[in-house]
Amino acid sequence: MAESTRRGVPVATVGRLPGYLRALTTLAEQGRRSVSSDELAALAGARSAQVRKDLSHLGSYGVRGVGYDVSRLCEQISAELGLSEDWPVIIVGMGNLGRALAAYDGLATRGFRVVAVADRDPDVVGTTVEGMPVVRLEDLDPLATPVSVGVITTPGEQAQSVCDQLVALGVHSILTFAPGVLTVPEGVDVRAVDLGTELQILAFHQHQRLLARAEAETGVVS
Amino acid sequence: MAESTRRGVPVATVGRLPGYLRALTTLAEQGRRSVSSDELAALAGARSAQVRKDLSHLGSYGVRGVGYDVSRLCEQISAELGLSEDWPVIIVGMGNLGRALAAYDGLATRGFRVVAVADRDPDVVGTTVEGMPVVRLEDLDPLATPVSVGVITTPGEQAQSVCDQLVALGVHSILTFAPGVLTVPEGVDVRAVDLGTELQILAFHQHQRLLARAEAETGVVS
DNA sequence: CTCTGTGAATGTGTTCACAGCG
DNA sequence: CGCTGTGAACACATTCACAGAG
Repeated sequence: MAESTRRGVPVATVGRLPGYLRALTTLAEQGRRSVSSDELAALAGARSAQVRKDLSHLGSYGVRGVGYDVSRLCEQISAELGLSEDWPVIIVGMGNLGRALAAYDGLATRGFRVVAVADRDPDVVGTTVEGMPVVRLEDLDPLATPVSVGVITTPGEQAQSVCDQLVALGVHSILTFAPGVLTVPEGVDVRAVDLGTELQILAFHQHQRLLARAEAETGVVS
Repeated sequence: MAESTRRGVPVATVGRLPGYLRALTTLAEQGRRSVSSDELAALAGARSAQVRKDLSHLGSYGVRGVGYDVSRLCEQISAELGLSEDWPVIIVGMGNLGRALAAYDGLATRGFRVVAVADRDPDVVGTTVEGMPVVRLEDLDPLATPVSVGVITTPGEQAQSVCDQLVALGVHSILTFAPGVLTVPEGVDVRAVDLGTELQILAFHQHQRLLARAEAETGVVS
């Protein structure tokens, strides 16, 4: 971790930029011209000081006494996130989760385009999902269909081998929904989303609340 | 943020405990008795010093010169995460994503049980998913079917109203896959997983790599 | 007088490096 | 010896508070 991110945008800030961008897009659709850090903070679930500091990292110009120009800021953030080019995405694993993601319109509207879907089940290969033919990953021609982002929605056991194949295809960004750690060469970026992990974190907090309440009732705490 | 977590377990540590637990479960299945911080770190994608510090927060006893007792540590972590009790989960939104989660066996094996599935589409209500009847959220009787964790897989526009209904049902932990910020009363915990956000973060890093390479080639950097 | 931009202060998380137990 | 547990050092992130632009 602790990547330098070239022109010094902190990773924590990067993690919030998509949220700001979403809020700004909504505002733009409503025809709003400018927005204050306070308002943007409320929309994105952050504090105003944080918004200002985050935006200051991209050297963005707000106007003192007024706020930020909505469309200008949209462009700034999009540029910073690299959303001007649009990224070809492949989804591997055509179970319910893979199909859900293939159909998700939040992708197209945010600079991503699903260009291929793959599975290894012979009964599924050859059918179409969202108008795209399901192929075997082995059969994909990286020259005919270049991909730069891979999404893995297969069961956990297959994840590492799928990952290796994606890397061989030239994918440098991988999003996996399979539990477990993926090993990748230098220069390949992996993000993992795991339902189990998320729920366990929620369970922890709820568990703590229950313990705290029990303690309060038995009068253990001051 | 910056919750105190009662007996001082840092939030960052909590976020890694599920990963350790998964690794330990695998080890236990392989019949392994003990494990070193180095090995556990490798399996969970962390550094050994981090593992040791994290585990020290739960006051766990390792054995110097040997390592940690696998089954003992599993219990410690499970207890800390509150996985001894098992949490009743409701999934709202029976699209592909909701169905995928309802079918996901990673839940049952980790202390969660899906006790109800809901949707608002009259064509879907009354059908069964994974052996459970799909109900309307309004029709759910919280006394007959208590739920403590809610998972929202509806489109974004419905997310806030679903969220409000879940809170009214007594749910204190919510996991949402809808983009956007959910407003909840004090004491309710929300975690959001958004595909778009994750992909945008990946795009940022890949974009940076490309910029860095371009810079290197034009010889701008020292 | 409002709202940005930012140094300075504070808080949190990670890594180092080593004392000390088995 | 090997490996844990942990203070101390460092790195990173958030929040405060205010100077200064419009």
